[in-house]
Amino acid sequence: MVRKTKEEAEVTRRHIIDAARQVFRDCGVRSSTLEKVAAAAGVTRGAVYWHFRNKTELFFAMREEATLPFVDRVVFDLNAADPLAGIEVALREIFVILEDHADVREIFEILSFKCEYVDEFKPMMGCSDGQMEFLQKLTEAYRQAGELGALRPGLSASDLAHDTFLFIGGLIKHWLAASPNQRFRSDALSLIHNHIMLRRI
Amino acid sequence: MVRKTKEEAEVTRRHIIDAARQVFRDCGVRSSTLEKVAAAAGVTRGAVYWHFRNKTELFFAMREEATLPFVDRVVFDLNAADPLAGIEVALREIFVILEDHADVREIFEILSFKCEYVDEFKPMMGCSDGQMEFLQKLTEAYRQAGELGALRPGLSASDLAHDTFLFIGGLIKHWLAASPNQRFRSDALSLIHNHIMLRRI
DNA sequence: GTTTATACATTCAAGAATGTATGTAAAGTA
DNA sequence: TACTTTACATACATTCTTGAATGTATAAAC
Repeated sequence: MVRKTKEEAEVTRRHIIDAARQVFRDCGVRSSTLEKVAAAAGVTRGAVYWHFRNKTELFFAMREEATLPFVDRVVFDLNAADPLAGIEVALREIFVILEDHADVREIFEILSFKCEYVDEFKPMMGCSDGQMEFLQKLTEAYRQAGELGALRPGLSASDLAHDTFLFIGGLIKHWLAASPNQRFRSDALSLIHNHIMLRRI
Repeated sequence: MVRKTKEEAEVTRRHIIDAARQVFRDCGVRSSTLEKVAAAAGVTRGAVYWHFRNKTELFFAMREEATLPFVDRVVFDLNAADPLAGIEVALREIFVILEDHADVREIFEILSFKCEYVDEFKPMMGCSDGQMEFLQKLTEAYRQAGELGALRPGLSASDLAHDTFLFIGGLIKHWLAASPNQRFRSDALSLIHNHIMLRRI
């Protein structure tokens, strides 16, 4: 066969990852075979085994790409005139990203519904570092809002952040499960708005 | 072999379901083999195939048992003096049940983390009838609370119910993922309390 | 320009896992 | 009591799936 250049090999690698995402979503991670992935990528299993040691390594390579857009785009503007609006914007941004990036959305769908968290995947059941960081930033944002007197009194920043964290987790799950223009999918932004409204003075 | 009576056969059937629950939780549904289930139940695959047509049917038989305790025990007292307290009690009850009934907890764990929602399992991704019913009862309870003037103004009963529904969904997930005496597991009741407090006048 | 490492494709061996078919002994039943 | 059905166990054939081994043509390195 025609041996590829480094650049072409990198393209092949990405094709395999993209194919894996599609196959994982259609078949579930465990039920996906490297044969199916290879076929979807237009290569043979040999190519897959060349780029990845096994399915697990391929899975984690695929997962890598899901977290990237969020760290840049889901940010809390601590200096905003209306800090709660800043939080609302950040929360909305999550779903804008999911709407925009089909690949990220598919990875989230796989992680939520197409993966059995056993053996080497078991540690991923709990909160990821990224999630904990999100919770922490959320807490800080609420603290700031509280200092600016924007919060209705009674609850601590940590309490509010945890409540929002769980709300968002639930919303992401139902948003992913719903088809487009179905209940939770189309109502996400107003649900977020209501959620924040509860916190206003 | 010694042929069993009808009653003994029913016991065998339950053993198989219990074994399936254990194996599903340890291995994931797709990775579980009927051989493992049979071994865990102390029978052969022949017995499993006698009682269930295949793994899917066994899975649904197992799942049947998860919903039962909730319909009886998670109830909203619409006539309570403090209707929000009534809602809080109902929400707490969910986690009391999960704490009490290891089998129910394990089934939830399987449904949340050990199952790939593809093919015949795909329809289960969305909200179950039970969940929709819960959301509906929750809405009704908030409406009642609103009519009694117990709610802080600004949001409709439906808005509040959806917010609570997503919160509870997120909490269940994190509660299940956490080991006992870990963050979300031990804080569940106070998280619920805070959540309800946000709604008070 | 020769050598070597790369980027795959192809082939092979071995082990699951499944569904079915068959065997069997006792429980029901007429 | 003779027959039938039940409740399994056992055996078998078939179908994936995997990992590794091997082949190979070419890009890259020297």
